[in-house]
This record gives sequence, C-alpha cells and structure tokens, in this order.
Amino acid sequence: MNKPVKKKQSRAESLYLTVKNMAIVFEFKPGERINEIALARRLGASRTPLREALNRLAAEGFLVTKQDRGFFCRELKPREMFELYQSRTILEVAAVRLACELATEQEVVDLADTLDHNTPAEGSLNINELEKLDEYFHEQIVRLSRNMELSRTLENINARIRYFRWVDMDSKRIKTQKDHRDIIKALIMRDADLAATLMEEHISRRLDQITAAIKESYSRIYLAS
Amino acid sequence: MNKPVKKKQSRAESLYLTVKNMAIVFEFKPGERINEIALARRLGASRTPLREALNRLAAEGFLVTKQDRGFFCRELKPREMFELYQSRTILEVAAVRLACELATEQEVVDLADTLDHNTPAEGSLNINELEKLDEYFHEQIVRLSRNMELSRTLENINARIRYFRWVDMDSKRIKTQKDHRDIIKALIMRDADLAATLMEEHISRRLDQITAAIKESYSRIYLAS
DNA sequence: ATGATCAGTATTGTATACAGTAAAGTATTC
DNA sequence: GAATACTTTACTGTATACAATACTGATCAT
Repeated sequence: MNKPVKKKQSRAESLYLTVKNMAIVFEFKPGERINEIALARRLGASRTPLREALNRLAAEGFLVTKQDRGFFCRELKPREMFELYQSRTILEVAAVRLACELATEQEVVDLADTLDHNTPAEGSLNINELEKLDEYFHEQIVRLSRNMELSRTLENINARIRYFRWVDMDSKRIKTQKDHRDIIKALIMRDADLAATLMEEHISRRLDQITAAIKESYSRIYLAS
Repeated sequence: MNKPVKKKQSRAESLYLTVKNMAIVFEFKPGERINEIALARRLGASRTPLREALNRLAAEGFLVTKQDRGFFCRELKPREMFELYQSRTILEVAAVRLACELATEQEVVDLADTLDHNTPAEGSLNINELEKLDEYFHEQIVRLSRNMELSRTLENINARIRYFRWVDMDSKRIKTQKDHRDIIKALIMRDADLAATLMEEHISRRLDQITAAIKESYSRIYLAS
C-alpha cells in the first residue's frame, strides 16, 4: 500500500519525523512550552539539530515560536480546526475534480481494487486498518490530480487534523466505505460535479463533529501521561 | 495600506526575512547550492541561526535540501509554476466564494475605495504601485474569507510565484484593474458563482503566460549578477 | 498583606570548534 | 592515454560553550 521505496534516511530526518509524530499525537500538551534541553537529552540528540527540526515544524504549523521564549505546542482551538477542515475540503474537492479529468482508467480501477481487497471483514473492528485505508484513499485521489503542490499542502493539513479524524470512527465506518465507493464510481463516469459534491459531503459530514471531537480529544490528551 | 502595526522583530526573524527575500527574487540561481559559510559571513551572522532560517525556508518550499550536500535554491520548472498557479486559483476561487458569504458590506466598500483612491493615473506607469495594489486586493479577498489557514497557505504560494507575476504586467494593467472592480461588484451582489468565475478567469488568464514568463525570467536571473 | 525591586537560576539564542562526508584533484597502474 | 585507487580539500552535520534574556523567589517598603 505504501510505496516500498525506503530511502535511507539521515539522522536529522529521523529526528524530525520523531518530533513531528510527537506533535501529531499531542505528546506535547496544547500550549505547552517545549524544553529544548530536556527533549534533546531524551531523544539522545544535541540541541542544534533538534532546534532545526523544531523550526521546520513551526514553519509547517505544528508548533509556534515566541521570541526568547522558545517553541510551544500549537493550541487546538475549535476555530482553527474548523479552518483546517474547511481548507481540506476546498483542496480535496478541487483535487477530485482534477482527478476526474486526468486519471487514467487503470488508476481508478486499481484504487477501487485496493480498497475492496483491504476492507476489513464486517465483524472485525480494526480501527487502525480503516484509518490507513481512509488516508490511502484520500492520498491517492490527490495524487491523481497530478499536482504535487496540492499533495504537499494536503499532506500537511491532514497531519495536523489526524488526531481528531478518528474520533467516533467506529460508528462511521460503513458510511465511509460506501462514500469512497461512490466517489470512485463518479470518477469512472468522469462526472466531476458529482464527484465534487460527494467529496464535499463526505468531508463536511465529519466537520460537524469537530467541536465534539476536540472536547473528547482533550480528555485523551490530558489522560495520556 | 499595510498594517501599521510594526512588531519589534528579532534578529533571527529579520535574518529569515532577508534570506527569504533573496529566495523570492532569485538572488540564488535556480538549482544553485547555497554556501552556508559564505552566506553567513556576508549577512554578518553565524551559521547556526542562518541554518535555522534555511530550514524554515526549505519547509516552506523556497529551498530544497540534500543530505550532506546542504541547501539548494529551488528549480523553476514550468511544471512546478503551473502547479503553483493552479493551487492559487483553487484557493482564491474558494476564498472569494467564502467572502461573498461572510464579508460585511462595509468591508467590501472599503476595499473598493482603497483601490479607487490608489489607482495610479492613466499616464504614469508605476509598475511597483500596481503590483502592491494587486497584491493588496488579493490579500484582502482572502482575509474576508475568515480563514487564517487559507491566508497562510496563499501567502506562501504567492511569495513563490511573485517573481513571475509581473512579467508583462504593463500590457495587462487596465484589464487587471477592471477585473478587480468586477469581482468587487459580484461581491456586493453576493453572487458567489459569478465572483468565482471572474476570479478563476482573472488568475488563469495569467497562467497562460507562465511558460513565457519563466523563459523571460531566466534571462533576468542570469543577467542580474 | 501587597506590591515593587533585585539577585539567582533556568532556558533560549548565538558563536565556534570539531567530526564526518562528498566532490575534486592527484597519483598510479594497465 | 584512460581508468581506477588514493589523497586532499571544502563543506555540511553535530556538539558544546558562552551570551542574552526571561522566569523565580526572596527581600523590602508601603
């Protein structure tokens, strides 16, 4: 499912990925100040490369910096989450329109096949599998739009909302799967308007739950450690 | 026109802005390797804060890094510029739709007024003024969409295409001004579809010229030093 | 008690030194 | 003379030391 191309990644890169993941899963509490010395020691790295990673993450919106105060975990205000979801909707709707125009028959069929063959059985509740499958679906749609910049931006946005995306996934699983299939059908029919409408609804349906999701997530975050 | 709020900016921040501007105006040649030592000395800074700035810029897409080779200026492939313009179109069209919904009467009127009062006289060919005015118009539209994330993303994209945006501006100036006014009219009428169509055409018209613009820009870049 | 002032401490911001790597140059072999 | 192995060089990547700044807590005046 994921590309098997495994580029040998440098020390700095893996450090960046580690800290990024910590930010994604809110291992730092919202608004919390990040102690560079402590974190560097904990990760077995020096402050210099750590700070470079933190700077990158701040540029990507995972962290914020304050002059002479250092790096802080982003807050997770409902308003900001709403804006991220809105941005995501805009970009994915546009992406699916482009995909309608540019994807080859084969690519769409392959996508449909992958989803079919990897759908977990009705009984099993492997949420993690479903998450992966959903992310894969959305990533592929963007890829079919043939716009790397779009992919890059969406990847960033999705990473920043990943933590909330799966709240209450369980009750939505059947609907999600059906939505995906419908979008693929629209793609095959090259019906851009339909695909766009479906995608918009598919994403916005979850947008309605964001505020509740954030509330729920707060308890998760503060329970964790 | 620009907010008069002038936050006292730190040393690191101004270093970042300096290097960012160098990247925007292609003071580094496309594909060129950036010598950290030389650049640090030239800017009167140390390598450490310079590298932090370079890391941020790489995260924002102005530079690329290669393991153990350092930072390089982005290439400017026509394909990439096309994708940036396409992304910009997607986002600004969505923004103007939201603005139709959310902007107050007063805000739209103010925007119209600002444009009217700052339009250079027919005879004078102050390109720089026009550039500023055009950027201001587009920035304001996004602001009226009430989505900071959208603003952030668009600001980044626009910075990355800024260098090309004004090639052959001269011949387009009247059309540009008229386009802006038409979009504002649509905003006042709350006609989202019309505003979206106008915005799309307004931006795409220039997209057609990108390849030519890049060709032209190459000579500018390599002539410069 | 409350608030202000001022040391002491902790932490960030910057400079610099050193280690590791890739490109360039040089010698050596066929 | 071309190809390969070796050396040199230049630069990036990382660690660490130092400087500047913000926080903490105690002392003192009101």
